[in-house]
Amino acid sequence: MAKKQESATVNNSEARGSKDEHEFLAKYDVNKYERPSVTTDVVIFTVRDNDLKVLLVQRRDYPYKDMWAIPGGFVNMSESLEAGARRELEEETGVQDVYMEQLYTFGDPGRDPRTRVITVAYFALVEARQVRPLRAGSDAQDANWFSVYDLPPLAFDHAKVLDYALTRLRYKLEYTNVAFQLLPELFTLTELQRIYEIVFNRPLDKRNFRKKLPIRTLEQTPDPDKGYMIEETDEFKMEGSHRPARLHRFIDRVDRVVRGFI
Amino acid sequence: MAKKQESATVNNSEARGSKDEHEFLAKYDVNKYERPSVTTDVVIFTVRDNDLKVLLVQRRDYPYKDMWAIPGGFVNMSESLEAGARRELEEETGVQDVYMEQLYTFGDPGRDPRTRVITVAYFALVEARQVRPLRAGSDAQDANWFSVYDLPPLAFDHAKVLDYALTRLRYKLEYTNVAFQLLPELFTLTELQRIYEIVFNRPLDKRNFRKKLPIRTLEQTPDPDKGYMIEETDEFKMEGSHRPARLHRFIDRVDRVVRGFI
DNA sequence: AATCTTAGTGTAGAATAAACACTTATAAGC
DNA sequence: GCTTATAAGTGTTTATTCTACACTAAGATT
Repeated sequence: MAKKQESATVNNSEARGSKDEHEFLAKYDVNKYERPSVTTDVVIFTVRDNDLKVLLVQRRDYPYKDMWAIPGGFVNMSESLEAGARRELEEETGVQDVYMEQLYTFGDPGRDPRTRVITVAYFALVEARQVRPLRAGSDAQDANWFSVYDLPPLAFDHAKVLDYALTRLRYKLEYTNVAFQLLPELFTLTELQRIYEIVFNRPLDKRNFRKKLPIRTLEQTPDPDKGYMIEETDEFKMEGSHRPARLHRFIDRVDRVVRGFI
Repeated sequence: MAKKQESATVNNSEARGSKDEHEFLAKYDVNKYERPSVTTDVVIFTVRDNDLKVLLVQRRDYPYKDMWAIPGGFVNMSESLEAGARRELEEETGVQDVYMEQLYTFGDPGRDPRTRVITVAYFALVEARQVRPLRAGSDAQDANWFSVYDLPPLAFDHAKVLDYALTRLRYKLEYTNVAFQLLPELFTLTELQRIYEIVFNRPLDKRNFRKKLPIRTLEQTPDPDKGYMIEETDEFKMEGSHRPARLHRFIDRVDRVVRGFI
């Protein structure tokens, strides 16, 4: 199939650029069809204070004035959908290079009373410590983190969007290693387990949890990549009056699919 | 969370309808932002002649005139995205009530040379026998089924869309029972297995395959729903010079998630 | 030295997955 | 009507994975 795609590309550039085509495109009327507005919204998750939080903004204007909403905005004509979503994300949190993926596109007529609005929703995972203090944006009078388990009433169909995002997040955590997006570079295994417990909202067995993690230990003769995803470091977290916990690191900070990771 | 959503709905209707809001909406300028075009495309799969096929249309006009493309069209302002996709699907195939789900939204600038086009892609599964003979639509000079393993060069970024759809289809088959969408009401277990083999493009073990299927047999005392998904019928397919195969039926033709179905 | 707290570790039994070959029922050919 | 050809149908053994479960270790505080 990869081969087919290549040949398609070659063929495309042959087909385009002909005289006929130029004439056709010159005549093409971009206003032939009435167009909906397109926005990107970003469901931004973080884990903080032993809780799964989502970033919401309080609307300054109608419709749904004063209500809380998922941050988002109109797509610029020249930027990709993902770039638009990243722009929103950075405006709100100040962080760059975070994990983001497209979630779903919501486009029912009537979901915005002003006009037909189609919203391409994304979800993002940010590490709590990287986020700068929140400030209100141009269209928001306030911005704040809310526990996903204790949400205010939301504007538009955003309760549905958030529900969808939470389902997807759990799903992703189950079979990929995106959890590391929610942790600093060095972390203890207990901290990693807490991420899973908070997101899934249920306790996990410590021994079973650790057994599933593909950890490269320090002594171990480094088996020619036996699928390790986490490596021990020689550092420890000395904190609290108890045995120190060894710090670990994700080997490559690239999200990878791992079947039945947890 | 469900509870929160309800309260959100109640609160919304309170917040809306105020005098302030009506004034605001009256002033709202729907042309404030330049808007992209939005289309829905539908990747329509079927299994026929021992092969996984996808429906493509040959473009009548520029851009990409004469090339093959995934069927689709502009979204009407008053219809939902899914309704638009279903309309396209029905125009092409004549079938209704088929399985369809949103796939992904493609919106890179430049993917259509005419203007910014954002495409919400869907994928659909149709039973081969229900599809009427294909006919070209208004913007297509031809329509045809192609093996996904032997595709022509495709217009726009449709090779990418199709690739994405195929990945999703395989994924769905693995952990849901959507396969029945590709079969008639009554089917043999070998036919069901063939669907999986064709989509995954690899042979499966007959005995292991059958063991995983939650089948309610005829004699069996009907265990108060032990998760049966398929039931035996007392009919057989008498065809070919060999032992007849028992016909089966999906118990409820509703798509359901079944972890590790195959 | 005793106490408190979290870190860290193994095993046995159950469930699931994978590999593998022969018998059965019909139609066709003789 | 006997033989042959073809796909249908069916169990067991082994390896792997999942689950439940409890004690020792290391440091801080008193």
